Amino acid sequence: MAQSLARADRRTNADDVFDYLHGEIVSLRLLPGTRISEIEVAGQFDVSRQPVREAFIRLANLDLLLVRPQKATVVRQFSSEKIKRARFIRMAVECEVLRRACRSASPLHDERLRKDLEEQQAAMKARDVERFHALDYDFHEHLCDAGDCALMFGTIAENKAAVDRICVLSLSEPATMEELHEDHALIAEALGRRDEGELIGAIKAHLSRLDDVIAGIRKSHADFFED
Amino acid sequence: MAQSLARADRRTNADDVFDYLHGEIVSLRLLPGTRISEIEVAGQFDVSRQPVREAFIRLANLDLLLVRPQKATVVRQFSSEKIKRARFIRMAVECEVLRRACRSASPLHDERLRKDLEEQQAAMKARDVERFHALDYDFHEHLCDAGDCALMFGTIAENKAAVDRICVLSLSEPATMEELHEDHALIAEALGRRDEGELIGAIKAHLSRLDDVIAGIRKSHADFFED
DNA sequence: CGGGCCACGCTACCATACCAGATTGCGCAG
DNA sequence: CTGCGCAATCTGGTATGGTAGCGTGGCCCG
Repeated sequence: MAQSLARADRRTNADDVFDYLHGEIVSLRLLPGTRISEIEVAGQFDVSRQPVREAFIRLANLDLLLVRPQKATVVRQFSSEKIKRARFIRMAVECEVLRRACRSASPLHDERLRKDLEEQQAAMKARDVERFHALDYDFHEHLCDAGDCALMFGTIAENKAAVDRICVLSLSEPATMEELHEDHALIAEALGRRDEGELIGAIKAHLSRLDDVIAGIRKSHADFFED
Repeated sequence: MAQSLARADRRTNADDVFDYLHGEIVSLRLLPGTRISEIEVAGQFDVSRQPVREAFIRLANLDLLLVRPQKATVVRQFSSEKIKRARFIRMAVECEVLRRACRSASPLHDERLRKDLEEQQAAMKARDVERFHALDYDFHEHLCDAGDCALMFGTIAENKAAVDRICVLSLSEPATMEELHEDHALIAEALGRRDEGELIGAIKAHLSRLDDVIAGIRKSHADFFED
């Protein structure tokens, strides 16, 4: 699930169509349930149906499109199960990473996290949500570094992103930057003391913040869900 | 990553080609590095190149094929990183499932696991490897049930399968049924006592059995790996 | 005899045309 | 007015032909 964008070698028309549609869908500019036709998209890009078709196939494999032969192709709805699975994996993996971090982290890692917190505070004061969001990912990446599990950050980011994108639908502000920063501070602090119990509690609390948000979206946008 | 085989609606030629190639690749009848051409496969199935192309795209999305525009398509090699990630996810998820099982399991679940162990013993005595293999999956599924995490079994099975398939390359017998059965017994026993510490130790030991096997394959079949 | 260049053949990519199933809406009959 | 049925039209699936990039082998030149 890696070579989605920017395939190693050459860049094809199909890649362009794929990237465009992928962006539209994950950003929710194309909403679940929207009908979408090969011919239509082919017209927009001034290419034949074939590359479009290829892009559709790839998107279908990512569960972003649902193509029904002889009927139509629609933007796929959310799946509560899929969301639950993504959150479970993220939680389980990050917990294990942190358990390891308690044993493998060095003062350099602690220092790195401390700097991250400062930067987060700066973005917070500047009300720069975009920046804070990026720093959020950085922080969790550095947690992986501390746990000597750099290669697991991809997994964490993937599942985090899948959940984050749904939360933009939330009516209420998901969680304030202040709350998230506070969570992060607790995590860094517990890790600094190498206190595994506290650390696991802190990360689970952090990841549980979205419980209510997601439940709310599930209700307020029931028509976007397939189950 | 679900609708691979048996897509909901209609069955197309592309589906046939996909299923066939998928089977050949995961069973290692088609070895990593093997060159494979649209025209060639199209000839075998007596269909045009287009459906074959579709199947290729889908297999490429599963990282089973590597299609290089204007060059050639080859069966993709293994990735040590991917294997590590799969094993980490499996370990992290199953540990979390078992931690929950310590709190949520009922005597019925314990009973179910006890029966599983008996069946495993039967298959063991009959030297029925095939059967034992299936029972292995059942056992882990019932662990998920005990942890009230039925929906996570798919994730565990997926990652377990990805690793198992590579292990058939092992020169030495991966692990005897006796060893695995013993592991399972320890897990069920620790769970029966709701002893979280012992339980986690048991499952980690169980999952670590493949460490040496995989390291061996990495060396003996270095040409099958891309990194 | 050896090295570089070129052309041929291979690949996957793309466009066009046609096919079959499914839907929809119009018209006709009751 | 209503309900049934057929046909036009839309969908994605398939076939085929042509194109462009890349590898390779042969040929020519040094």
